[in-house]
Amino acid sequence: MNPTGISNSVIKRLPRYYRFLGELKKEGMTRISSRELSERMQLTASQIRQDLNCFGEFGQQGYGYNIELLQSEIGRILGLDKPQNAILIGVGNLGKAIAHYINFESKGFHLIGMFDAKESLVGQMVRNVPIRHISTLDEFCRENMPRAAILCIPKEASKEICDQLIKLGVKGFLNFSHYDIALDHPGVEVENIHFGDSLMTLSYKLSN
Amino acid sequence: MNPTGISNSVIKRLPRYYRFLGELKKEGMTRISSRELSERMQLTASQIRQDLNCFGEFGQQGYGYNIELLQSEIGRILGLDKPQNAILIGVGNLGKAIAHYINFESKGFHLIGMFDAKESLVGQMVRNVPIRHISTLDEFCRENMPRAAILCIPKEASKEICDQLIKLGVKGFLNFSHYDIALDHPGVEVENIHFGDSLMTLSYKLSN
DNA sequence: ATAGACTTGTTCAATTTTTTAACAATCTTT
DNA sequence: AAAGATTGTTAAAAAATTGAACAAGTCTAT
Repeated sequence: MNPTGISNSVIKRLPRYYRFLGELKKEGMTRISSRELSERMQLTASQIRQDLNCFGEFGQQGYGYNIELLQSEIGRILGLDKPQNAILIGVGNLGKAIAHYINFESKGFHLIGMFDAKESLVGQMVRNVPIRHISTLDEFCRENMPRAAILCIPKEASKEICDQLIKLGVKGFLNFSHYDIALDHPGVEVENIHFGDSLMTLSYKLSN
Repeated sequence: MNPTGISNSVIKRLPRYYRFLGELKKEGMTRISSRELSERMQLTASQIRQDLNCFGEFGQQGYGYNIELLQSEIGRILGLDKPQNAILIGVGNLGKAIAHYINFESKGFHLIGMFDAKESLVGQMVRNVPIRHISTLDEFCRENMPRAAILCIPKEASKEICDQLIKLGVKGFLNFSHYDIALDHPGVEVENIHFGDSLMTLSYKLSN
């Protein structure tokens, strides 16, 4: 259980619901029952109803759920309707790919800046967002108050940048670096994406 | 609990132990107690001892653990000592970055091929691995029998490729696509990395 | 060689989390 | 108005996780 009183497993399922509902909408469907959704998602209908019940009542007896309505409600719960400013630190191979590949807007964020220590990158644009020098980070943050940061930098640089950003008011991190962001900063949220860990886990599963 | 009888949460912690031990080794330390390790990793000493106990006895009373030994044991448990052949599908922005960025060798895999549908990419090398045309996938797999595949392709293409690869004997997927690989193939393991889901989860946490 | 300090492996109990089943209430459809 | 469908909700069951405890063994220092 986390601060909001909703268990983490429920929260982690929300994006998946959101995705599936989006697909159903694309298929032209307008309504769905928890039973049918459960079959498509490989869950139990009970779990779906209980998950949704954490946030309110979105369905109707005898009818099921209106797909469009339910999706937009989940989007609202996830905060997608109120995009938050985010910056990306480290525009190497990975950072650049992330910036190109991810549609931040549809996931609750608005990318307003990118930073790197490499002079040669400064000034380049990725998706209409300019790359700035890392030395201008402080100033930029004080002016623009980004709420989240995507960290695509090596472990060695992470601790310092991280502390700096927290001091500047950043409240959320999408962390691709292998640095374990200390969790002892109250109110700071972290989502880790560790490719290496995932690969090793896969290696384990394939070896046993 | 999964097939091996070890809970998934234990397994997911193993890579992190492995990483921390690597760092301690770098720092020149040779031994550590569960208590000290627990402080560094923000866990309880009890949990560490219990986690390790799933796999054997690696420490000594009154002494603690030999760092180098423990790390190599965990590496062995993860299967890192027996690298498995892997291929990467989809060499766009993301796929290329992954190929550049990740050191597969140190994570239990050996990247032996990359595939894309775009003719203009074919023949290019990334880290000494050539990009091949997707039409040659069947032949290549029958000859080289890759055990794992890294999927960096759009959702639309995923289902077909995925089915094809499973038929060709691929047993593990590192899935970056938004397609939910059906879990009804016995013996096939999947690690999902969904940037979008992580971002939405972060959005939720920042909004509540 | 011995005592005291330390630390593991292991067990057990407690807690928390997750999942499943069930059903009254209520809506839809005909 | 009746039959069928499906939700929201509760309660119970199952599973996973955590933490405390301690005997047994090892180390260190004298």
